[in-house]
Amino acid sequence: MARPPGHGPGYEIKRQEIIDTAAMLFSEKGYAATGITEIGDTVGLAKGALYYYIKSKENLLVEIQERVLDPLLAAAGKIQDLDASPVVKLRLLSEELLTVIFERLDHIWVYEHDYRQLTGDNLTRMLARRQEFENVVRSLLVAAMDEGFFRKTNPSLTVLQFLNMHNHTYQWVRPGQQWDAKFLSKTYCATLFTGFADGSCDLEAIEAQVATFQS
Amino acid sequence: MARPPGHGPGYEIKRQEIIDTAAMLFSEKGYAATGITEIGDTVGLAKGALYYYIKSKENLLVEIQERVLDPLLAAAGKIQDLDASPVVKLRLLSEELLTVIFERLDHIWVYEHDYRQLTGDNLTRMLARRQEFENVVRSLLVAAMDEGFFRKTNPSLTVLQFLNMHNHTYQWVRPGQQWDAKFLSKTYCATLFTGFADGSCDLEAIEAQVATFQS
DNA sequence: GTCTATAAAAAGATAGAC
DNA sequence: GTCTATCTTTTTATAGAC
Repeated sequence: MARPPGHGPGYEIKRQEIIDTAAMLFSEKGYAATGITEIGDTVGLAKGALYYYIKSKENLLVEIQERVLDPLLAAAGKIQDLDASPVVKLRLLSEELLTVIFERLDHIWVYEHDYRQLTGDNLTRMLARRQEFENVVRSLLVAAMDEGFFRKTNPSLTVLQFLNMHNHTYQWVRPGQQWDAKFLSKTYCATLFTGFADGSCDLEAIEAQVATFQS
Repeated sequence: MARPPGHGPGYEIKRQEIIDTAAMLFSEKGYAATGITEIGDTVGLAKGALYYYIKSKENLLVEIQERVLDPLLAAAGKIQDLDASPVVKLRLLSEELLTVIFERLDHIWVYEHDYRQLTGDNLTRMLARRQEFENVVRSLLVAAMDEGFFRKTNPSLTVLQFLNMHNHTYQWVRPGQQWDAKFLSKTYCATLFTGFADGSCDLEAIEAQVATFQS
């Protein structure tokens, strides 16, 4: 992030453009199958010039992961601090997650497929941040059980069902067609909340409260 | 499958062993990031000997995809022909899908991540077979709506929810620990069927019928 | 800031000795 | 049936001219 001293203001702009390009190519062909030369060609730079902007190929992968995790964890933190019921928070978190998936679909492909190619500290740090996000989901699901919205079931398995449903969306979704993040979130949560519910679940009341936080 | 004439009976056995090894390595490091030399080293053969058994690296990928799709489509065909309600069939198909995921976890990693690296006809054929499986799921979900088990909703989105829930399981499941395919299938279907249901959904009655087909 | 040239290693695949 | 040697291409990354 911090740009090395001695570079002009255009440096960081071009750097971000290179990461954009890398994310696009990695998502299409996979990280390992994409060459540095190909990134250079696409962005219009020879290899030598490219390395003026990037540290290494792996570093590009790190930055792509951060572009996914940064907004996700920021949103999770804000939602946790709201004065709302856990089901409303889950519905808001669901929509944020799907929004990130819609807005950075190519990044998500790389995020889901190539994170295991990170090495050493890069891998460790990234896995810890992923866990952080999962912990937020878990705490909200447990709160929903404690407050009687959901049946008491194994929290781990409930987290995984919630995440399965959302995190596989990147495989087939086409932003701009048919459905948007809000609609998918409403649909997923309707299915999940009813399935998790203890008796019945007033979906309309949840949506009404969600709207007050989004206006 | 058909072994070239002029080879002994050990030929096919070793060939299958090589595919096993490739699936393991591809699942750990990714298809593109795994070298032919590495496969040879792991299986105990030099490159020259390895190519005595395989046609090309891509061909290994094709065979791994087939090892997933063959049992999946065979099971789907059998289940479709059963004399049972669509929800029972869905529950049986769910368990078969999860069974394949449990039994061939390394294959599933490759199946989910690296299928896009297939080229030409290999890619076309494989995508068609995937579609075939999805069509079976869709027809069962539509039948469940028509017969009043589920609310009438967009069939495409219902298929995708069903598949999201199941197909993301490979990311975190550890066979032999905690849960097995049957338990996960019961849990997923309980959530999904209740969420999809038109009014209420007699989960116990479904499980009782499922048991009659599995004894 | 961008280029060409080059290094140094590794890739997939083949030929031919044994 | 397995090996070594080789071919050809490509890889990530650097050096140094402009």
